[in-house]
Amino acid sequence: MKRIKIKELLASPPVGSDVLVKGWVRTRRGNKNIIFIALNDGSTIRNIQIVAETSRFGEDLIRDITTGSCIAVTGRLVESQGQGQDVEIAAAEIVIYGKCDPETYPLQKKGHSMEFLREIAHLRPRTNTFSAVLRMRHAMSFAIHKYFNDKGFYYLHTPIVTGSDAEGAGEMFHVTTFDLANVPLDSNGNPDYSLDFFGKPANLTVSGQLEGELGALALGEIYTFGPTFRAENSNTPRHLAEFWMIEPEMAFYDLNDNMDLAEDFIKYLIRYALDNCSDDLEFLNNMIDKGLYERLRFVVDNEFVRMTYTDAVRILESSGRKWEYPVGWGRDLQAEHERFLVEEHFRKPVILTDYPAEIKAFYMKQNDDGKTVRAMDVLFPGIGEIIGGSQREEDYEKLITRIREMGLPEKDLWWYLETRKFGTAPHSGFGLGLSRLMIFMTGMSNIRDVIPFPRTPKNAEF
RNA sequence: UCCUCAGUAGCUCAGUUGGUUAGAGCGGCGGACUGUUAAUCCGUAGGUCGUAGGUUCGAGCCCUACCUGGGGAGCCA
Repeated sequence: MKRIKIKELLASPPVGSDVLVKGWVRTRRGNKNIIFIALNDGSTIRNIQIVAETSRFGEDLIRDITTGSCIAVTGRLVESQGQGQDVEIAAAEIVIYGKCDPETYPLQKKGHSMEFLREIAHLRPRTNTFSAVLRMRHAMSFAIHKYFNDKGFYYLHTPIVTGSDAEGAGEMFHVTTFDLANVPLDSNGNPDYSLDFFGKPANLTVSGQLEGELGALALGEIYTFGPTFRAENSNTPRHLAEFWMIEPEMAFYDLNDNMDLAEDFIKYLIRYALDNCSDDLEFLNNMIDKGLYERLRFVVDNEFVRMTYTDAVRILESSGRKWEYPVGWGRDLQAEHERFLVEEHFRKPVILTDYPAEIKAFYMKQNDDGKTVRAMDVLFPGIGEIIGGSQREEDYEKLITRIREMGLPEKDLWWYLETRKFGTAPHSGFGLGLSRLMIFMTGMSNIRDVIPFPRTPKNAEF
């Protein structure tokens, strides 16, 4: 008999027919005559109830059906006599694939703390919460590809190993084949990178944006979607050393087009989750965050506020609030300022634009005022900046002047600069952190709990 | 990295002013129950009190350092 997945089984239950299901035992209840098994195969958060009369099966077999064990069950799908489920399987045959010692298996029927589950990341996908989160993470990844594909964007694979540290987006991880206990030195006593694998210093990427721009200036509209790495010593519930990022980059988009895309994109993803992840969302709404549904709908139903940095500073200055960090034009906004705007003043997502050039990256398009650049930050309740982007500076002279002002290594960026020399075009793009999106989509409070195997300072287990 | 809180049974926690033999719930194990729903009921085992020093007649409790984790901040996505 062919195995049927529990998701499929419950979607249109073939009551009266014999079925074969395989999965992991969540709980077992019962007495000496009859036992009830809640079986889960990961295809859905919902379990199928298996009913087994002990007289039909050996005592040894029944004893080995414990929480966490893996079994295959053949039996008739029948309407349930009990409350709580519509159908159940009257077991005719049970095969135990994998026993699970109840004395040492760390997952129990009762709930566990997120901190404890993080220590057993190899087993936590077997919990309701993590299976729901991981299914949703998949759904979001798929929806991201679907959204861009449907819009005619091309998925560009930007490199993970990079020879440039041009963007300065953070500390980088070095990539080398040197024996670190015996690094070849040059005549000045510095590492002789000409002898290293790439013949020059190499790092893990902190962003695919610069290469993404190269793609956009040929293919029109592209997006990247891959892992990035930051060696920052950041210990917060919103930072990872390895995380996934989506970076669309579009030729002929100005900042308004960019904002329109960002807002439409994020609303599409939320709508996709509401339409396709209802079981998992319902579980998360009930067990993790009672306000989850409401918040998702709220974002879908409301236009994002759009305003300039300068106006935002004015609002903050006249708010009458006492700030821990001072507010003033030219200073970067702190978490407390962003939270005030999003969570108290406007009470909806906010896109701030036109930041002072001094606090933004070199590649952002310079405004005519000589002070600000065409940047945009999308601020969300609870997580702060979920998207950061800008229109890019397409003018060669302005760009190279800025690079020199900031003391960046101009010769490492020759390829980036050449796109401004040869058929330059106005273009824009932004970056969205997948895990930050997942925090918002699931109601989870720590970024380490929305990725299967988090990498953080002092932690690369699993 | 800074600030702050915490670390006691497999898990979640209590533990009085420093004082005899460190407790509970859940989970596990044994038993009872003919349909359970985080089943219920009875019984039972389970501890180097994060690590290393120190103070004291005496430390789970006080002091110091370190480790690990949570929250907040910085950096950022």
